[in-house]
Amino acid sequence: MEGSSSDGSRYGGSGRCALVAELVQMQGMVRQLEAEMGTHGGGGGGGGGAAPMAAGADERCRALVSGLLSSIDRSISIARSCCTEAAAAGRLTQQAGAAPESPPSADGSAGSDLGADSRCRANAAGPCKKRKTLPKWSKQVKVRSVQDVGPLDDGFSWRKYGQKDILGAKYPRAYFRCTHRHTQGCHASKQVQRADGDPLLFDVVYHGDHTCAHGVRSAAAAIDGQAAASAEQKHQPTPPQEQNAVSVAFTSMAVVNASTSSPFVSPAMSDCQISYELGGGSMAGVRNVPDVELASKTNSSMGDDMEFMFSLDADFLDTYKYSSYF
DNA sequence: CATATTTGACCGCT
DNA sequence: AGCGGTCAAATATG
Repeated sequence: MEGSSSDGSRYGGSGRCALVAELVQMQGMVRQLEAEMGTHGGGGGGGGGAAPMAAGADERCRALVSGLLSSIDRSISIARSCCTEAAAAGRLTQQAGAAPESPPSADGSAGSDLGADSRCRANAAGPCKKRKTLPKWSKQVKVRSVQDVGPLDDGFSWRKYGQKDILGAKYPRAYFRCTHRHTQGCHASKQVQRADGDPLLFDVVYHGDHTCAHGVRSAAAAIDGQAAASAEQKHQPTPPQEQNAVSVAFTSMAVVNASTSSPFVSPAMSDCQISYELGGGSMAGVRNVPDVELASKTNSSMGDDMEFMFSLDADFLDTYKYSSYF
């Protein structure tokens, strides 16, 4: 209760306006990209020095860019409208971000971090007794996969270190930390829990950021990491092939509240097409599958800052990096 | 044998 | 006291 009110104030107008600014900037960049690619008019002009791209890849790029543009458009209008109703945003966060019938996970995990942070500050005079897990930020992501093989790999390798039955939740919550925690001191962790209402829907809450090199790079290796939240799939291992064939659609709804994010990296999915959308709307055609809904929620000490980082480089068809912080 | 997962116990907080 | 999060021994897997 108290937690939510403090969250609300943190997401005040300024953060949201920053969001609009960021989105506008993003829009400009994508338009620039579009121009570079000569998206319009039979493409003569544009691609000047651009490296020659396979025809198919070029097509996909154009589709992706136009999808991005329309999504950004919608995101901007949503963010703008939210500027005017800052007060209600906090509550909207809960509704839009969390599964309709899974309040416990949303509140519980995110709230505990806030609590830890504030507690430690309150005790600034003395040493903080809380365990040294102080993430910079966290995200809540909903992952939906039509295949009942568990949530999609997010490109990182995770090691499960615990599982808990959560009060009021049908399914247990699984705790993961980065495999490279000890070798590289990467303190990223995540919690995965099936939504009460829909067993195919997972609540994934990320804590901390990856400082390990493996996370993004070794995408192939990350396929192993898909043990994530496979608490119940232990006995039915997923063949990597299936992963490769999977395409995902990202639908980020959190924009309604503040912003959205998720370090989803589609590893080794050279053929897949990822579409994402801010503000929860429709989605572009995806090849195979699943339907991934991302809802990000925050609570961090960086509440006001948020950045979107799109990595669209030469081989972005192979690896989409989509991450943001706030 | 090395690495990952499971699971009961423990810890800190409310 | 109860809860969520983490630890670590036992176990499973390759």
